Amino acid sequence: MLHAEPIEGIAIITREVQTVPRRRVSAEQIALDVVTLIGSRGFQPGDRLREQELADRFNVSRGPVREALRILEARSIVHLEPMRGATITRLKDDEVLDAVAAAGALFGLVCRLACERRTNIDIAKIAEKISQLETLCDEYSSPRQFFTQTLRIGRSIGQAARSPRLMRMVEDTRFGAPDYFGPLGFTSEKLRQEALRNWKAIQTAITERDATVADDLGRKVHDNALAAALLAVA
Amino acid sequence: MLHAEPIEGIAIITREVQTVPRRRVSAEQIALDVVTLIGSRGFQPGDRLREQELADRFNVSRGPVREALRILEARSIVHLEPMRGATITRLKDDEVLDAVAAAGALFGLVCRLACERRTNIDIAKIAEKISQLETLCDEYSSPRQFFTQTLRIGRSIGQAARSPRLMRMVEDTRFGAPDYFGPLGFTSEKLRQEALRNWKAIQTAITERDATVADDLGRKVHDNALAAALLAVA
DNA sequence: GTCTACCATATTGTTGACAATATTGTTTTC
DNA sequence: GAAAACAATATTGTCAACAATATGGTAGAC
Repeated sequence: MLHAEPIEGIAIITREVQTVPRRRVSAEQIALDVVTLIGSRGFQPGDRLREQELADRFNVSRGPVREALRILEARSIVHLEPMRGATITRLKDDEVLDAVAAAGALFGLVCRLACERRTNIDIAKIAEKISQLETLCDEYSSPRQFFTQTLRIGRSIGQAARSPRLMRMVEDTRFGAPDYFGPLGFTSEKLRQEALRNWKAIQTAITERDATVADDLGRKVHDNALAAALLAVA
Repeated sequence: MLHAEPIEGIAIITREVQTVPRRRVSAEQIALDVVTLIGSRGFQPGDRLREQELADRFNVSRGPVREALRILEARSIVHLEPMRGATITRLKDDEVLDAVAAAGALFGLVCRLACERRTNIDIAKIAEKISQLETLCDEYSSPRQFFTQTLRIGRSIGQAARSPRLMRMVEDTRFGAPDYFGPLGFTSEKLRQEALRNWKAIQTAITERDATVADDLGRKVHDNALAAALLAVA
């Protein structure tokens, strides 16, 4: 199992956007904070998470902490065993492959739906994000910035697909395999150029409403990111 | 939104099978019971679930109930709003379409993986289940039995794919749109015959390790079931 | 009659205490 | 010295009470 760069830019989408933003319930805030800590390597996969420990750290009682752990379990971020507590999920390599494949299959579907449901405004937003990606391609750009920008593009396409539920599934699935979805697959200019080409192709397919091609390409960006990440650590 | 037959045969997979079965924690039992109640129409989509009410019904305190609601929220069975409680999810029609498409995309992937990872034993198990399906095809068989058997076939294929995580995603996603995954799509002998043909084709594809065909067919059984269900209520 | 402000009630959010179970260390036995 | 039985500790599961917030109804102003 690989462990490389801290995650960033992947947020837990707990519920739809409210017109009037409500006070965030502490369980969700705690879940978010734990994720952030994992991202910044404050917690490692395999670590045991003790309820009282978390409760002390976040200055709440164990109740909200237990709810937070349920939230994280649902996203496969932690693993709960009855009477034995929570550990941060450590996926086996083949489970990671499956997670990437699943994310790809779902994102392919998102791209397909985006073809049918996009408006011109959606196209403009996607195009804008991709042109920003272009400026992050050269040899002096950071893999991290590039990666973050690809996440933004993905979300724009998700918006065009008008299916926040599906997009949440994609992000949840990605989260199961963070190390393969970090900047690891974009460490060389060549890799970034190839990724850029793929994203541009997706943009074209969505613009032309070519659902089949968009579906294939949506899967391909995931496969490529995985392959590149695997090479990077080989 | 449609509401037809009670659900059956769809279980919540909360965790892997333990070698030594542990006492089930009450939160999970409660979640299971609520699902059963929804299935038997004791609760309807849109219904409000009050914590104290559930606590009284199941003879526990509100703590475990709250955890159960988090479990159900994670599977999109209930919808939680801060300070406003839980309601049983009522999907809009287009959300149902997306859920079906997502389940199809994921099950296509499961079929693809099954092609690569299957053993002869897996093939035998799948074949056995499909031959049982064949006996449920004639005009005197119940749509319900037929439907239940298709679920069993799906699980056999899931086993062959060696990815319980993925299979859980498929079942969770299906759960989001129960009314379209009930026996509604198998109400005529003609529909059952067509479904049987598809499952047989999947069996052949997996036997011959033809991943592309298996993927397509895995998606197709979902699309067909949806189309048939839509016609049934039109 | 309708709207608004207010109050009573209902419901969710949080807490600390206690019970049940698991884990760890120690002692005992061979 | 190794293994098993036991005791001490740590950790999770559950509960009941309290606090914070939302809901629904009533009274009063216009």
